[in-house]
Amino acid sequence: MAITMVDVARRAGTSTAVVSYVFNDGPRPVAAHTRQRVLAAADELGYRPNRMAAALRSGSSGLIGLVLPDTVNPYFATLGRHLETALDTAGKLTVLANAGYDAQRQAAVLDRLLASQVDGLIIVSADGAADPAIAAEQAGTPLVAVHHRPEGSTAPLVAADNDTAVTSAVAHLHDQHGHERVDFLAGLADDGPVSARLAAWRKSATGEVLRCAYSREAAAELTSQLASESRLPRALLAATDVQAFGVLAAAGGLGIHVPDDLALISCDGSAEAAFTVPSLAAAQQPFDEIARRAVNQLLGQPLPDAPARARLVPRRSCGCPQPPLITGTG
Amino acid sequence: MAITMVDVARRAGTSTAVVSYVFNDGPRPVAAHTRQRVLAAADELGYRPNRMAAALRSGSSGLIGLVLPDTVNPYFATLGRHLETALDTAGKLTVLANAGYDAQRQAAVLDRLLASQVDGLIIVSADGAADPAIAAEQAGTPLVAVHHRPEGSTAPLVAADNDTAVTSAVAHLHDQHGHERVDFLAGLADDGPVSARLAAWRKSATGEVLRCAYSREAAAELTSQLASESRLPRALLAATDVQAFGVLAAAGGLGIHVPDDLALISCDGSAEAAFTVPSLAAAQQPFDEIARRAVNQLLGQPLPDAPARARLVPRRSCGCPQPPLITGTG
DNA sequence: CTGAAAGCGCTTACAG
DNA sequence: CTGAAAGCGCTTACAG
Repeated sequence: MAITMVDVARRAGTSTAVVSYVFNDGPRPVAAHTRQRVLAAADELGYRPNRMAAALRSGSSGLIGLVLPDTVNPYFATLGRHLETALDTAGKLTVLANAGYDAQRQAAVLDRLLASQVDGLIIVSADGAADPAIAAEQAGTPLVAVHHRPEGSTAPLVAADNDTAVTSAVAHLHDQHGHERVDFLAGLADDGPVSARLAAWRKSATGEVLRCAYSREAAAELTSQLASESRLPRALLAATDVQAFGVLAAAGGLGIHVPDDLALISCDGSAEAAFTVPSLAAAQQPFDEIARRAVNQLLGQPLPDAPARARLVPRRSCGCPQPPLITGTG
Repeated sequence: MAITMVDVARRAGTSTAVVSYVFNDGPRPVAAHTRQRVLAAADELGYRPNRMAAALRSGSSGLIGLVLPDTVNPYFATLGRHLETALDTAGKLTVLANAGYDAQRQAAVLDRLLASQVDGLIIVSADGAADPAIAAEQAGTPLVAVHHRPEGSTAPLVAADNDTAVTSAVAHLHDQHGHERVDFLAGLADDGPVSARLAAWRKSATGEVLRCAYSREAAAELTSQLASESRLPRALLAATDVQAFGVLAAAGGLGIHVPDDLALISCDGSAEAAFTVPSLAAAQQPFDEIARRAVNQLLGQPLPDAPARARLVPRRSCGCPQPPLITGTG
């Protein structure tokens, strides 16, 4: 029913091979006038090549699977957005699936993605999930892990810059604002990226480890509780933006003054950090570079020499003056 | 190179037709013991059906294209997340593309999606873009617009509940907090959903129309400017969450007290509204229901009787007491 | 520079 | 209940 190559070939008075050569710019040359005829015929007929038929024959679908825990989380949303842009630039379409931090869902989703013949897989893996590299390898599909890979996974990992993020934040709180002690707000368990952040913090700071789930709710609740026990830190490094947002929300509601009572920096740095009240200082991850590296790695293209570094963006929450709001944060 | 049906059929001592019947549960019945043999063979071989080969033959790829302006925007992120979930439930995979509010990009992306044989298209169209329904119809692919369709488009639209959102917010500010006058923060131009919100506001409130782009930056800048001219509204209804976030950020920086100096409600209601400082009252859109309706509409399934309504969630910014932070907002 | 034909991995009438 | 075979729309050796 749809217009196919055969229709175009017939109308152009040529073969389907030539039509293919024209639409793919190769692999054989086509005479200029033949090309014109083909293009004209295709245009008149409203021909649209069927990428999936091509995929069946050529082995490349142009589809990349992107598995994220939850795209509503601003960190993953930002990462996902940059990844999608990088894939688009590479001529790939992004098949997005939310795995919801759930090992089973993640496995199911990987299966469906593989069945759909994706050319590659980019995944921020849930913790405790089966190694996604295994399913991918069995299917012969390249895979790269971003931000996090499960314990023991052999997947190539494009990590966030956890070290610089933590080190620069601790140094800033110490050097600029005189905090001798900087506590660290980690997750309930030590998964990959946060344990890297925690390790970096242990090396560079003195203080206590606080723990709560990676959500605004959990961090708000923890903050309220600490406040009620008068055990609030004077300076706190939050492992993630959502936790920092929760701390700020609770502080705002309780009349805790940030930064005077509690100085705060996050290790993610999504764009929203610039617009909290007070604005949230953050070691901003190089999302753009992470995305580009992941895509290059996946497609077997050369990586830029050195990974980009996280960049500390001081704002009101650490004790610095409020920067102008119109600067944005990309 | 990959394991195919032929391999499975051979090992099970049967035909590829039967293997297909087994994996698709039809359309012909298969004897129980034959099914066992096929399943065993497939398992031993590590067979994974090729969905795209099936698509070529059957005409259904299992892929749905989702075109959004920008998934970093919390409103579209939330919408996208619910849409992806609804599609997943329907057994469809989501091919996500950010069109970046750009007509050209949107057209290009639609083209690539159509070439990839998506079974359907869900789009929050950029304004001023070519009617996406035209390309879709030409390709014989069903399309539904969500939240917004360009002027003159014939695409079926699943809209947000703009009326209730505005009406309930205005009524709340008036009845509960005594505001006779409620200004409205619209976009720079009157596009679909916001013009619907604006129209509802005109019918239910008295006040001034303020305008700025749909971004935190723009709203923060506008707020600063109004403050410097002492022209700040006493009560404001923001068309979108991002604008409301910008207003709150500017107010926080300038020491403008929300809600005492300026009461604020937004018409979107993404989850982050619960965690701003002060928390943002919002007419919360029924994201879940919008997503379900869009997917049902797309797949030709019956729609629930009546669309769900937006629900006003009072919080600190309108003048109500701060609700507990641990309730969440789904 | 161009064409005839095989084949990618499935599904689906059709015949038995 | 099962099998042989055509065909979905492409790409790609191969031959000319």
